Amino acid sequence: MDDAGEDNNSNVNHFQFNLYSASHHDHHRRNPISEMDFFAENKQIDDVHDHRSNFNDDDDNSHRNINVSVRKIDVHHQSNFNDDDDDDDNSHHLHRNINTALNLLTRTSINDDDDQSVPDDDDGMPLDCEDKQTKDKLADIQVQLEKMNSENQRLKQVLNQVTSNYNTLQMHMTTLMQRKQEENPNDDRKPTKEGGGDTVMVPRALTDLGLAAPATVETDENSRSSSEEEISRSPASNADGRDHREESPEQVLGCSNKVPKLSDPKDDDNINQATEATIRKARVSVRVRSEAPMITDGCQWRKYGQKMAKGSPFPRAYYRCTMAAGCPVRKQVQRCAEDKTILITTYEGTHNHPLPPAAMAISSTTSSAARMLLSGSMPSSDGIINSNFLARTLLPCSSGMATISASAPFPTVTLDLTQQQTLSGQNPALLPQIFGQGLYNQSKFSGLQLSPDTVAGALSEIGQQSRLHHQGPPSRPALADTVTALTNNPNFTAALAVAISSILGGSGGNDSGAHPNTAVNNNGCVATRSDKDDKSCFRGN
DNA sequence: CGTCTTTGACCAGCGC
DNA sequence: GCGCTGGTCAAAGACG
Repeated sequence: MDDAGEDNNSNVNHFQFNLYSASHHDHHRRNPISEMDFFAENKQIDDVHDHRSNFNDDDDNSHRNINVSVRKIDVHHQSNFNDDDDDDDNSHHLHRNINTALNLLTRTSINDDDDQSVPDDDDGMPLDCEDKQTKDKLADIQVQLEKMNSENQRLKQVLNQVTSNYNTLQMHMTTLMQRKQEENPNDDRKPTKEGGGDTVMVPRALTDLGLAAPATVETDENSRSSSEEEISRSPASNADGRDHREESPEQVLGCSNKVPKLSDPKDDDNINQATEATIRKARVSVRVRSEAPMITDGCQWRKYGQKMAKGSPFPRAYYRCTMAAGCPVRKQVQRCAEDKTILITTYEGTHNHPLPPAAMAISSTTSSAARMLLSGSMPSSDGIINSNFLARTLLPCSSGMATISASAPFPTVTLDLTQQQTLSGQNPALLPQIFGQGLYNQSKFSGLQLSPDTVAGALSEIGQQSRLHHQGPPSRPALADTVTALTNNPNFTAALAVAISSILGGSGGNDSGAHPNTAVNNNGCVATRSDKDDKSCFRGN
């Protein structure tokens, strides 16, 4: 609750934080359906829960709803006190809130049952007098309830206003950056080799390839089969036994580390290849605080290399997805040079095989980040654009941020989860839970299920932003159409649903069909022989 | 024996 | 052309 005091200006944040903190406990993920358990994590609600149990052991929905409503009142009641009282002692307020909630609950439950609500006359007070007092209390509570409801509406309006202002400012900022870029088109911007330097067209073309998982799989499958044909067609060896380097698998896969050159910009095939290459080379980097050698993402990885990266005392490890033959997904794992407790994992490519739920959580998030990047958030200026909106969309309750960089050879989205982990105090190795909770919290906080409409709303905002970003010709297909197509695609929403359900179901990262040689360490890391990694992978210099 | 990690070597791109 | 760097390969060894 210490963090709640960081923003004393927003009572709304108290509500958000309660939901936020309540969701970061493992034993609640084990019972995803029980909303009561979810709320019970909150200290205030523990008392309510226990109190309720005394009246009725039934866990029926009616009582649950009662408790939920009481909780909401409780929260806003707190806000009300904060408004009226200069004293900033939140714990004191909370205590008062607990009492109020209990009274409400008790009264509600008892009234629902029978007339036994009137306590026995143990202290010798006249029954009429007691009745009168009870009625007075009830009236007071009702008045307070009305006040709280009005306060609730007011806070909602404030929240909407703040959100609207934020979005307006952000769009304004992007517009200004766009203008600045147009005024200095040669400033810090090398034209890319895809032709003309209009990198916007590449992500535009990307969106035309389809954003849903099956389409992506198909794309990768095609590329994989073609690449395998290329590899099989190549001679087995040459003089030095490394003939495949004549046409390296990376090049065949379109996974060359560098943006492919186009000898003839008019060549559609080359353009398509470049587009596909850009798709695959779009990277999502995740920063997580973890002592583990590798974060748990539900996939199986095989280490194929390790290098000392320039400027870092820690080696960079290269992993390849081994869940399916020919899966083009690779990742790099490296510790942050500035803070060795931060583990930087960079994903590249799209899986060409079904993913376990735990892996789906990350994959859907990272791929969404990459697609958002490539489909419209490509910065118009070189350097890094801070896209808090992206972070808010992907990880709504994350206090971290997403950065988008196009200065690197490949566009990269960086999701910084270190701050979120600090807030949640969660096991940092369990990245799927972090991702899932982001989605989970969004659905809770918004009071909506994570429906396609919800996603569409969020992504449409991205679409508006990206249009402001690029302000392309009118003939350019609107990104909103793409967003609509995306959100209408059942596969996309299904992926999100799977990601959420995997988290709520507590599947964790160990259900990925462990390979016989796969070791699962205490952190749930699915890295093969991760115990060895502990000694060797990050031994530094 | 199969699978994986380790690690030195190779290759390509880039800057000077 | 040379050196640097990032990325990858593959032989050798380790492990169960």
